[in-house]
Amino acid sequence: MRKSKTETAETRKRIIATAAEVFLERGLAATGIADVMAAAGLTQGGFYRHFESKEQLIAEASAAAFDMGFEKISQAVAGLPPAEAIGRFVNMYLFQRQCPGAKLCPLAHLASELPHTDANVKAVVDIGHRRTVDFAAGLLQTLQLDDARCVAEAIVSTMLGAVMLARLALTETAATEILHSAEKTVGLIVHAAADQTRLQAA
Amino acid sequence: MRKSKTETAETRKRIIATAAEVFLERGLAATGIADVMAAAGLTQGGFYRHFESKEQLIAEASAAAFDMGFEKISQAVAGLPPAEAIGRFVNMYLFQRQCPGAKLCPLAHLASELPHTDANVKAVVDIGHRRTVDFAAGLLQTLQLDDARCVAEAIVSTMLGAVMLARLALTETAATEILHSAEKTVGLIVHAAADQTRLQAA
DNA sequence: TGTACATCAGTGAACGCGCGTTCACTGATGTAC
DNA sequence: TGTACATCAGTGAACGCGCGTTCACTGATGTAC
Repeated sequence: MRKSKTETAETRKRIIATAAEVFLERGLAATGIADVMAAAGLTQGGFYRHFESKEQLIAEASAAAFDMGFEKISQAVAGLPPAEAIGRFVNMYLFQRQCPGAKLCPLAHLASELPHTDANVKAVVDIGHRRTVDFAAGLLQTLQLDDARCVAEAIVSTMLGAVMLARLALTETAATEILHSAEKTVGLIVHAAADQTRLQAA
Repeated sequence: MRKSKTETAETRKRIIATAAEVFLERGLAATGIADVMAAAGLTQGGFYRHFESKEQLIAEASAAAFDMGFEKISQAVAGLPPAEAIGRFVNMYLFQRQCPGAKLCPLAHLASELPHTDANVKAVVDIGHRRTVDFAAGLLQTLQLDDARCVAEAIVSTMLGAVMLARLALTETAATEILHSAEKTVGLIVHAAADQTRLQAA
């Protein structure tokens, strides 16, 4: 049953994409190799033709999840004026659960499991986090903001915390309230930071 | 080797306190019953004299961790004027890693493992989260803030996200930067919200 | 208060299950001649 | 281009380990009389 090179490459990609979904949905420890392979329409035995270990798959799946998230956000934000772009970005990130298709950010779904993974996974996640902060900081800088990086970091923290708390909320109402509070407050932060910049310029 | 009732009660408390530490440190899935019992100076066999299951211990340990955290914060904040109290609260929460003794908040350490626990654990965590938001909202209300609850929710999200991201940061420098950005921005939020309240009153 | 018996906290070993990983095997693909 | 052989993707079963849970046992505590 040997497959052609292109088929093999496609299978590998499919496993990674499937893993990204399943890991974000059910968590790292709770998801077995067999689960991922079954979800990809394969049996567990074939896994080690493509990956050396579960940890390696986690690293690659995380990287892929970040990539897909950034692509979605970039597309949604493309062409928008900076102020609106920030709003759209924040809104998308916060309400990623309700978006059709997949989760946007591995950090928001796996954060407290990641300290127990190996160095490769941590490196991938660190890069993803930096990219997210950079993205936000880039948008803020076009608004002529001082402290763009500091504000961007705080906004990412807020969004991450809110998404995690919303996921834990017992009712949909409570979840939505948390997300709306975060969205509103991020708006407040951006305006306040802009005011402060203007103040210091004067 | 039967123990007296008081000894038994003390042992139970000791297991819970130990579990709170170990679970927050190493995570839920990665910590075994045997680990907790050994850390408490016991063998695993005795565990089921005190608890029905690992999940029950997780629930009780989480509740205990919240209680200890609130006690610490309450003590640290007692007698302070509200503005300073908020600052102290935020600072303590953000820099809980560096504090002597224990972690403050189960949410910040276990968040992404909690969706996979049973209903009891989720209920405990939900109560802990509410208490945290209530605490912040209470302080903000003494500042005469409109929207105290909304702002409080966002502040808690920000702190939670920042603590989790700091834990994942690869260097101590990066971790500290994330925490400082969060602290600074929470200050900004409080001031901005206060300004807005004044504005609307005028 | 003293005695006899039931209770039960804690021990150490074992059970059973799940999961990461390995392995023998199959048969289609790739390659060397 | 055709043929013979090596390669290797995927299968299904098995291995081995760790962990939650159970259990027989011990001996000190609690209790009934």
